Amino acid sequence: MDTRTNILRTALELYNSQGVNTITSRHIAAKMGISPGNLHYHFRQTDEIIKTLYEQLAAGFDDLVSELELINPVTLDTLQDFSVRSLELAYKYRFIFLHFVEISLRVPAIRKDYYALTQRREKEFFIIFGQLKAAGIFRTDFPESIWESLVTQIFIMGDFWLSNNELTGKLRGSQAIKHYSKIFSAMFYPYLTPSAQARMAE
Amino acid sequence: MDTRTNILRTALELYNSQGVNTITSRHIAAKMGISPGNLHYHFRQTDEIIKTLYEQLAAGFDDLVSELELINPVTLDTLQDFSVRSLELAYKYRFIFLHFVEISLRVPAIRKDYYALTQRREKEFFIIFGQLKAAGIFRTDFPESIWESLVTQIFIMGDFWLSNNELTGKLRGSQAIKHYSKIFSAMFYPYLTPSAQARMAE
DNA sequence: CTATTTTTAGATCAATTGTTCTAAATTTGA
DNA sequence: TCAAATTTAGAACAATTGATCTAAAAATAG
Repeated sequence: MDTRTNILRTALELYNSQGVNTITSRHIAAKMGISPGNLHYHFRQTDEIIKTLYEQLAAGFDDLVSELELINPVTLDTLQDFSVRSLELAYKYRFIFLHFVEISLRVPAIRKDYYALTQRREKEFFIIFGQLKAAGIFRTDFPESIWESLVTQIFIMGDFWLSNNELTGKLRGSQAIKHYSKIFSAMFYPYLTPSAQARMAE
Repeated sequence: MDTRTNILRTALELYNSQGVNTITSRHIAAKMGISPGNLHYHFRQTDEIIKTLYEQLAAGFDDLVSELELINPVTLDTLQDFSVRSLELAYKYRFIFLHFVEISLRVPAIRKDYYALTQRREKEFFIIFGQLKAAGIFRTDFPESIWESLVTQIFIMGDFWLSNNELTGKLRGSQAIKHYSKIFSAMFYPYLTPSAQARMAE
């Protein structure tokens, strides 16, 4: 009965299935069976809907990272689990990733927020890399620059696996998550020590 | 003096700098100082402009790949060279990559064409991987599934490094190409044999 | 030179957009 | 209960869009 929540739910559904540029506030209102005037009573500007959905996504990620930071020591299994949860969350809000550049142009607040977030995440990744090296899971014989590049790779892969899926396979739901979580695992494989590689092959 | 060519040139410039959704046929005509009617005489539908620019990009890539296939044997240097040329070409037509999902929704012909292209490229990559393994440059002790995942990684990185740059660094021109070609090199580093790694470190 | 074709400018059209406005309906709270 | 606040519907507005149409101008060809 909460109209505001309903607007967000319906908008998410429509944006995910039809894209952020083809869906207007009138479409959302029509799908809900409410008037455009009513929708704009709750969200003066349509972009506020997008911004709110982005904030939900960002909050979800923060929760995942907080959880991860509580676990000590980090193992390959916890990393794998974190990976799958991240993919699931991203899939739920997939329209944001499918139209990331568009949205960041349209809602500058999102661009700013995302930039700050990547800065934070970068540091967190290096801490985790350090833990995994100390645990004998990650190799210690690669130059530092290789690990720096890996962080960028992780960001690009994390932000755009959904776009790749949209352009090629178009796998849905759990199928997509399964497929791309394998690719994420494979991505780390060459960085593992031989013993960790052997354990992963089981 | 060739109006058609001029439209394509101006459209590319505007799409690259302002995005594909904010620029309309009227903007392009205004920037050129011609009438909207004239523009639509040359391109009945605005999407034909986008499609033509995509075809120019695809043709450019085909040329690069053809060149690469003539070189035998493939070394790390030729691969590095191919990588830089690919990045340069992508940068020239960057609006396509920055709005890839949008465009593929808007111009279905592009989606189809891209899908066929990835299928072809996938095979070509496996051939090159084989050559590099035979030459003692790539490792031969990784499971086959790791190489399959690497191909997907290459596609995602190749298609979306520009989006990552847009969202974070916003490096321009040769600076962006330099930065991301390093990341591409680093991406292959863990897949190299120790001797190839040593040679690369120089 | 002149007739024909190509190119161009500019008006125009119908559709859609985000947003605002007004007034009615509904809910809330004392 | 009943006044005030909240929520809603639906009309309305100005701006913009892709595309079409008409007629003039320019280029081309015989």
